[in-house]
Amino acid sequence: MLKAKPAAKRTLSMPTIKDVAKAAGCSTATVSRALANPEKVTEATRQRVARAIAEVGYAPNVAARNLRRAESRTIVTLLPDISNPFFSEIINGMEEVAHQAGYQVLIGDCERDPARAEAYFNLLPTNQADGIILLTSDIPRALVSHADARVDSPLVMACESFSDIDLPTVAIDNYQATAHAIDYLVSLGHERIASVSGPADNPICCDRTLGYRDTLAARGLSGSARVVEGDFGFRSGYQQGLALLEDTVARPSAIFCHSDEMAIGVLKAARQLGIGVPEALSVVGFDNIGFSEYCEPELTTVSQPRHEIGQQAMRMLLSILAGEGVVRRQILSTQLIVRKSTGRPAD
Amino acid sequence: MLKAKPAAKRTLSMPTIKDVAKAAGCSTATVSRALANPEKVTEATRQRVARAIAEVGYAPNVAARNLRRAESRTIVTLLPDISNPFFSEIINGMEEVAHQAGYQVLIGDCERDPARAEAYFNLLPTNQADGIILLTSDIPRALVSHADARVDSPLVMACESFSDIDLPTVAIDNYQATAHAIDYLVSLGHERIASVSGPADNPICCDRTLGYRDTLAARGLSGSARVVEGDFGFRSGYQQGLALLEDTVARPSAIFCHSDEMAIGVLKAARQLGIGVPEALSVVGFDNIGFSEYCEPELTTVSQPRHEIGQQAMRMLLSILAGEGVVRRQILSTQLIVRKSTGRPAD
DNA sequence: CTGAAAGCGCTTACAG
DNA sequence: CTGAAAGCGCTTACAG
Repeated sequence: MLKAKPAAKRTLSMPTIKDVAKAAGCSTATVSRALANPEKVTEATRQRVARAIAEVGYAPNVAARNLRRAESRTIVTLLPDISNPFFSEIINGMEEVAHQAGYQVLIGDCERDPARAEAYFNLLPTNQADGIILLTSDIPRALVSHADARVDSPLVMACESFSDIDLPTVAIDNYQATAHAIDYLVSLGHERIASVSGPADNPICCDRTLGYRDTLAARGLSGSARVVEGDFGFRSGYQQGLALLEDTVARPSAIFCHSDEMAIGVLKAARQLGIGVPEALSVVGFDNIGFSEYCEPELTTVSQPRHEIGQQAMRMLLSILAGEGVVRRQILSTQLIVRKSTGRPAD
Repeated sequence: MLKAKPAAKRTLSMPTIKDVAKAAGCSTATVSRALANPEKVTEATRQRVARAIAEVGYAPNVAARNLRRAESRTIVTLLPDISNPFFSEIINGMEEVAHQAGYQVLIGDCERDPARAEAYFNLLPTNQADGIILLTSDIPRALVSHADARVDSPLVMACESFSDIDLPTVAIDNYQATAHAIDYLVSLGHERIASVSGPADNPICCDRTLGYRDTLAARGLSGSARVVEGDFGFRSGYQQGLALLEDTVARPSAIFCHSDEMAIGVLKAARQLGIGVPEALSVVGFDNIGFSEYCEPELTTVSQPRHEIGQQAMRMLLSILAGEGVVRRQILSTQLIVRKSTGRPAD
């Protein structure tokens, strides 16, 4: 019976572990060990194998290795929208750690489509991915429910969280970060501070809104609290900004936004209405994206340690995969970056 | 001899094709065929297999399939910098086409590091990737030289190109697009038009600079041509903008930039120097990224059909992989989007 | 149309 | 320390 050969590939067939074994005068088992567990092999053998590998130009076939080891060395990160520059630095941090450990990261853009999220989750049971880092909570809960019960679920959340599912998480303290920003505005003299939040059902937005309300309350400013809802994008910030600023009877003197993009949208709305920033309106963003330094005026914003968030989330996931114990909750610190979009209110 | 079992995985062991075969009362070969070549199997068998699959909850093990078929169903796209929002829409286009054809796309952020690019290219011979789409030419040429000789190299360029290596390409006509933008500025009455280019050794920048120079020459404005070099980022646009605008003896009345980010940097420089846009300075960007509508003033820019570029590049690559003939060069059209950053020069 | 069997390229428990 | 051999889960040429 003839060998069932796969369709001819365009790559000339690569040398396999057999070729190396032949060239080194040993078995494939020894080659494999020399590669994976060098300490189990004599120095002399190791060197012969190394020479043979160089000689034949061998590179392991990863599909075969993965099949045998039942792992993929691939981590998927799920995010809501790849075009949001907020995520790129996080991804860089993740890739840095992953590559160093011999893992790849596959970026899964969910685009609020449950089917997409599900497709990416399906990579797990089919051994196409070893773990998932969630940068969004906007996925069907069925995908993650019960995951918290299994200590070794290869799932980590970064930035976001679920209200009722306790996954290992790397994040910032959204409540405190917001409280700090609002305190800053109050200390400047603002008494009418509105907020443009992200989706109201998003847990991090809930935390921020709570921090906002509590801080106003603590300062005796509850009565002026006003929260409108956006979707983190430019346009929604612009639209909600217009709505807020066209209200001439109770126009806010400061607006706190859950994203820089929305803050920049608010800036545009203010410009359009002839409201000067920061003289007549203070605006605070969230995330410190690159553009926040280049808009007019430069944006005061809450900066998250994005690179570090990515690194830590990946480290946490790799620890879980290695079966190591793990601190299930890491809170990294934020920083309020004061630029030109905030100032004392006009009298 | 005992079976050499891979380390216990955290996923309960998934049903395999054997389980389906048993449940359907047929051989694994038949199950495989029912999945891959349903027409080779009777309707009745197909239905029994379908039922069995549902019953046992089977999903094919992709690593095994890939090993056997000697393919990965993974396409890598190499880009210079994932944080540049210009690429996200292109990636969306690529993913759309890829997913539909059962392929994944792996995003390879090269960050100007030759080792990174090489690592991603190494996925090809090791069957971890079936093809590569290059969104950057900033990689070691050794990786792609000779690729043009092999008609079936699984390599496609998008947006960029190499001066001396003729790879299948999807791009825009950078020369024409630039000529059109410069013509527009000239028609407005500008006679001193400077340009902030991307890296001077980048072929697309060369094309744009040529389009810029030729157009000025055709309008008898050669003498005022002035090109400074940036790196596509905000900061370089800001710095070169300052340099250009601080030259009080020959200050340009218009600046054409090879990216929106640089144009936004120029806007900031102008603001800082108290130069009004568009009254005293017109600015044109390139790419039409999301921010370009939200900066002050809104940016006139050259829009590329990014989604379509991504789609076409992926289609081209998949055609090559399928061994189909392919149009090796596709030029998509651009559009000059006139917003608020351009106007007639002051007298 | 269907099945038995080989084989993709690795890894590893066992025996020596 | 090293080798022979089984096996990961598929696919496919061959025979019937």
